[in-house]
Amino acid sequence: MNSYRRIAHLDMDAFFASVELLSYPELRGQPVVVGGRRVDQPVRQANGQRQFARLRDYVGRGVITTSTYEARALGVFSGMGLMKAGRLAPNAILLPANFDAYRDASRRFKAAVAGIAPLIEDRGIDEIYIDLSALPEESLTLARRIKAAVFAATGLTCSIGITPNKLLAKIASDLDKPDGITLLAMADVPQRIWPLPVRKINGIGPKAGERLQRMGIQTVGELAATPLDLLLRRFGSSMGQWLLQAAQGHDERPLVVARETKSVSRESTFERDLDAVRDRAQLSEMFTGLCQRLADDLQRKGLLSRTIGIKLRFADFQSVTRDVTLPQAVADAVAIRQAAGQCLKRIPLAQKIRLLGVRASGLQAQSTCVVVEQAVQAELPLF
DNA sequence: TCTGGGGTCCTAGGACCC
DNA sequence: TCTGGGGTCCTAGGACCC
Repeated sequence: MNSYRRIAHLDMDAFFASVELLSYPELRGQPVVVGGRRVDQPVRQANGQRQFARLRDYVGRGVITTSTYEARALGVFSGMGLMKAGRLAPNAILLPANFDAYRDASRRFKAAVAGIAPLIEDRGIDEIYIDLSALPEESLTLARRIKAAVFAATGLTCSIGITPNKLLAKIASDLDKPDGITLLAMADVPQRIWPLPVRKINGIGPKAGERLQRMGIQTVGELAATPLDLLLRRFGSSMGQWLLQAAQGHDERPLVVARETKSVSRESTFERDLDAVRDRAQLSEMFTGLCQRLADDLQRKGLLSRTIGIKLRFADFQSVTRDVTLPQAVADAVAIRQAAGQCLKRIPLAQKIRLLGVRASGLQAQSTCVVVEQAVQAELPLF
């Protein structure tokens, strides 16, 4: 059907860390990680040189958000606890995250790509899919043009994969990182994709990877050669079928060029685990603060929420959620705090608490709702 | 030495209605 | 007293992704 599709996946190289290197060029070539909540900004000394925090000095519960390729070579990767990373790479530079700068660079690279190919699916701050099917140029020419435009707009490099679908494009963009271009056709799947570990498939995470491993399936090729009925038995109808399709490189998902927000949330992990009784005042204050920030987010986005939920993570890392659907959609902090308080009462608090979060879903635009409310108040006909 | 914060999607059971 | 399916909404948990 879609045999003529040409889909690119573009992934910025070590995005947050690379943005930081634009500000601190003297760190180029060194192991640098970005992360942590209360990491000091670099300080300029009397001799004009900047003093940077080192990974070994970090104390707390933060994790690595991004690391440079030099840091990755020392075994420290995204998601790793900073304390653990500090033992592996004590002398690596630690920089605090600077999300405003990342969002700005993100907007600029996406605008640069849109100037060449406007059909874009946003996949977060540092990656996108691009539909190139309608463009006349060859793939290699396009990839070079896009990379040059991204670099001109941001000073940053990226890696691009161009293939017949999103699944393969995502894998391909990772095959020649950083600053790479990988073009793949369906005919290349056995040679280029099948030797890879199954975890390279977007959608096979730690759990599915583990289960496949226990079945003796390590590579994509081994998965592709697995009988369908076996996968159906182990993973169920939907997942089983998808696993086999994915392993064979098949994927007909269209690009999603516009999406509406389904939920908005705020959460916070405490510096130390808090006791529901002894630390009650502190918990209550943080709870109210989260509700206030959530209300601000909703207002800023022009949204109302009908379902308010909370999340707790206990000291043993078990999480529980509770939510409540209200008769009326809300966006103000007091109403959110009240609904969230109702949810909290339904959770037994036997353990110390590590994390507290508040979530709004069942979203609707404020504008339409305001119109309806005004009509109701004025006793006007709605239609 | 434990493991952030913001999301999406899927599953599954129960309530409730037709 | 016993018997349906189908559809939608609500809630809780879990996997996964960036």
